[in-house]
Amino acid sequence: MLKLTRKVEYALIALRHMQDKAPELVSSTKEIATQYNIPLEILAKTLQHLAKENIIEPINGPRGGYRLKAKLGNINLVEFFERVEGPLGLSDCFYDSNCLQIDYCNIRTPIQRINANMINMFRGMTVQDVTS
Amino acid sequence: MLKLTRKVEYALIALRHMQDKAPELVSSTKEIATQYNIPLEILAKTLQHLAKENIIEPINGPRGGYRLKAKLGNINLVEFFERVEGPLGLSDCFYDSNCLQIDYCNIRTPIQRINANMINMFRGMTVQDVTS
DNA sequence: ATTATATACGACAATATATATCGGATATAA
DNA sequence: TTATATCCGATATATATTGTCGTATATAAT
Repeated sequence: MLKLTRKVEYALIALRHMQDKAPELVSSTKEIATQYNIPLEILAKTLQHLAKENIIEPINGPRGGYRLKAKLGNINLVEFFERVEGPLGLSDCFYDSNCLQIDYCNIRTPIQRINANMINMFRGMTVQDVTS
Repeated sequence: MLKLTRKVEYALIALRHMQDKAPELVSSTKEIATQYNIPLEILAKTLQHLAKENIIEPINGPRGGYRLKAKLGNINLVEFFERVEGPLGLSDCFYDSNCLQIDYCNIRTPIQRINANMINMFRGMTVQDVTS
């Protein structure tokens, strides 16, 4: 409950790794996977995803890899989580009404308040806060 | 990612249901399960768990059920989540070192900061805030 | 005492989600 | 031409969550 996914963690590890280098240098999937002991194929997909989101820029071919494209200080954590994992919410019922309790639920409104608090908290931090 | 479990949600629904009654009245598992469309056996276990945690008091036999035992305003949400679901944390590595990245991880400290923010936020709310 | 109705609880099954792997494609520097 | 990298759909595995079953125990009402 209330956990981040590996995908998000791998993404953050990779972004921090890139941020620690001079901006023009590239980091390959293999390099990052080896250094942090991350399964290569999973990391590969994660980085491809970040590239599609224009957060990193892919460089094809040998000596290729990725380098940062977006300003990490401009991406707050809600935006980041949603771009990596989709809609954010303590319960699915905030963006998907497919819940057996939804018609009778007596805690929907209060949970929504807590949810708003959580969202606000994450919105107050940027990816850069994690990668610095 | 970052979801509450059904167990927690069912527990909160049940607690709010009890709170809406006069304190001496009991609520049976069947009554709550029916009213909120919750699977009976799951709710039964959840309520047994809350009873073991001394949050509600069981009344055996026919016409039995449960009624509130603890003051819901005295239980903050971190305590509640942990009593229902166990240790809380954005990543397992804060209470379990069984992680392949742990020796190389470059985001452990920043994630811990975010985690602390989240914990503080939940600690600032009580169960009563959800059941009122 | 007997019966009906309630909680207690371990073991198990099903489902959903997260995590990881495989196979084969395309791009490009050397 | 070759080696090394990204790209990407399909599939497999593992884990966690959610739900079910069977049986025992407690007790109020008759």
